[in-house]
Amino acid sequence: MTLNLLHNSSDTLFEVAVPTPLRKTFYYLPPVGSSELELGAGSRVLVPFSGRKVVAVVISSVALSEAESQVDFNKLKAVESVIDTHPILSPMLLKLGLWASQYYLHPIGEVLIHMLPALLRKGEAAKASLEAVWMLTDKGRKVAWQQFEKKSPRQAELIKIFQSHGHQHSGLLPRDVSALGFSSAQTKALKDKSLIEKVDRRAKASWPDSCHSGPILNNEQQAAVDQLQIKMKSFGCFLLEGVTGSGKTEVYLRAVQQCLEAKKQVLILVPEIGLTPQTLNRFRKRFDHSIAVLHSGLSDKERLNQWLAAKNGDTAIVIGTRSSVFTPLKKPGLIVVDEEHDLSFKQQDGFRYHARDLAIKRASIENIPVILGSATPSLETINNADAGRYGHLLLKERAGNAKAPKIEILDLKDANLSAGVSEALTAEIKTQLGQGNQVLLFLNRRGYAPTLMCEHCGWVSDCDQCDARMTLHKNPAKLMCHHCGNQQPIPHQCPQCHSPKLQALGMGTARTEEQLQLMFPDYPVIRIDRDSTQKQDAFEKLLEPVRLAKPCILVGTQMLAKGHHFPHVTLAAILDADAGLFASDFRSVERMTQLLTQVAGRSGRAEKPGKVVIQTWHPTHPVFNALQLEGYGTFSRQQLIPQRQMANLPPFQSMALIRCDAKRESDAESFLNKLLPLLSGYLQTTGPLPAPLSRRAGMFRKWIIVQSHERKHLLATLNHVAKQVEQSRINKGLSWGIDIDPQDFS
DNA sequence: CTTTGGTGAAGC
DNA sequence: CTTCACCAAAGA
Repeated sequence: MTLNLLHNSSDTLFEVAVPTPLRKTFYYLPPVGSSELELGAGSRVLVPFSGRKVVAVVISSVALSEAESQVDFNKLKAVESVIDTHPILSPMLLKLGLWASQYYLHPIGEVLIHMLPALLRKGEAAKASLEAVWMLTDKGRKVAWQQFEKKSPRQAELIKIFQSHGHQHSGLLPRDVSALGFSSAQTKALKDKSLIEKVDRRAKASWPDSCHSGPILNNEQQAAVDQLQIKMKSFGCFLLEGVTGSGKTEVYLRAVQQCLEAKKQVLILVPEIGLTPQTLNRFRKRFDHSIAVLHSGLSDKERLNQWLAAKNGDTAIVIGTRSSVFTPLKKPGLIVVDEEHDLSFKQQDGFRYHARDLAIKRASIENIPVILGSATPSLETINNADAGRYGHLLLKERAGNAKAPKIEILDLKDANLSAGVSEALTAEIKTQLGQGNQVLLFLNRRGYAPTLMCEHCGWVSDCDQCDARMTLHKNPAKLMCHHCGNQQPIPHQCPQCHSPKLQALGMGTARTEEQLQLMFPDYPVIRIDRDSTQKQDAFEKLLEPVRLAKPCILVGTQMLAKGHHFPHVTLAAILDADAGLFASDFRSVERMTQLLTQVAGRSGRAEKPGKVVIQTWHPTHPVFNALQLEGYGTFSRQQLIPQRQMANLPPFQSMALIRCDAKRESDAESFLNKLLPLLSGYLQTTGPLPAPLSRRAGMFRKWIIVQSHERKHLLATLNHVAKQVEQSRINKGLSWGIDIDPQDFS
């Protein structure tokens, strides 16, 4: 027995996950002076580690004798202090974390710390802090703001905002009030008049017994709800496959309602840009329950409060993006993954988990149902549903009287383009606008033009950090690389031959907007992309005329294709459908079909019939024909899935990438080559290959594709590889990682 | 004889 | 990844 143990009479050790890239756990003695303390799994502790103190999570307690083979007792240190007296991660979430760590081959400590909100990672106490909001009092709700207009116009203004803004639900944070340009004195004046009061937002937890009733369901919706109803008490995975406009949300709402009536919480996962005020309002209107919305705009403190509220069961509904899958729930009852095919559910760096798959795993651990909803499900999910592994709820009809839009393929050859729009399409736009309708044009390329070129010598605006062109932007006027963020002023003459004849090559959304405005001066042209919607609320402001049903032209990137309903759009056009057609990614056809279907779904929602025009240089490509005749569901089942099977690709094989980035191309290559011998056996390997964008932000990017019929072989081998790399240290000076079930090959 | 920087090993 | 120990080269 060693010195350490003489000082510490306990016969228990704690197995602890420390946030470090090492793929192992560490053992610690109980904190000094509290040897008998029962330290629960899932609690945070502060431990000395590699010369500093870090926040770590207890995984289990083990008898000293059991750990004998694992640790050198001379090196054992004691837990510095205990942060949580009650586990911060429930046994279920801990189980999920352990599973994810093994499945995604990501270090356990980093996985567990990733599951916590930022403040808890830093060791902050798991206590909700007071979060005061200003709310109207009864008096304030009834008072007429006009009566203050003369004497104190600013106060009148503020009252007006309160009255139009929050109803009874959300108050205004002091931060919001000052952001709107009001002083604290003005706020105080209203308070002194007892028109507003400070309320602790946390105190608003509400669980009414009933929900507001919804519309009458059509037969398909009713059938879906009925099918779910009998399965709500235990684990089950359901695919809700419903064409755009078929009323998926209403089915979610019914399932949510059922869950809430059983006094259980609901977790709803949405894509990054899918969390629209529209969707949110539907939930708020239907349920008076407290809803936590976890979006990127929250401060660390707000996020922690929401997290704790969900954990304490004070929040009935949690809506959030990818990372919300880890939100603790006191009484979980249902998980919904909306737009389950969306790429944003897969984390693209570090801990590369897929939130949809973790949601399914979590549901099975918690023994609750999970609903995956989409108009265009991923092939993986379709395959699982068709194989009977998931329940399948199908909505084939559009709700109301809306009819499926007619799809027209337009050959770009000899089409006489202006603003990237063919003559035929221009005529169609004119007709629709003339009839008072709205038009949506989809172009998946933001900026003004994708390239700047010298007419004289052929110089093009290459990015010096990436294997890509720099995009021309006009507002602000810059050359920007969309891959690494590199920015440069626009040259007035060619940097190579000094000719002043520089030409913008190709069309981006900004240029299309500019030229369309010239072609249709009488109608507003509204551009929706990452650049035009950067500011808070910009999106809703831009869309205001669209909601008012005025004839207008919408130009935008995929932001337009997702989540938003445009009931007055009668024509949706894809200006350049070819971009995704011949990409190297084996999922590119699936992706493009999904995108085209989603864009098409924006058109013809209400009573007006919709029309879809697809401009392409390859009108004979089978994708288009299939879309016209069959639609996404049939096309993917009859063509895409069989193709995957024949080509031995996911979902028929498990796939992983071993990635490596390095300053020198040869370093990345030789690192990966060293791994190849470890990958023999049941696996099939391809590479090392350069990634499609082989140089990005100054780094050369290479990978090996690894495939196997048996997932367990893939995981076992890659686990071995990871261990070897860790021990051998051949990874020094370069960054590498394993991506299980890779989604995006770029 | 100290300072600095680079390298390698370990982390409980 | 972070820290630490160690050693060699550079500086005073």
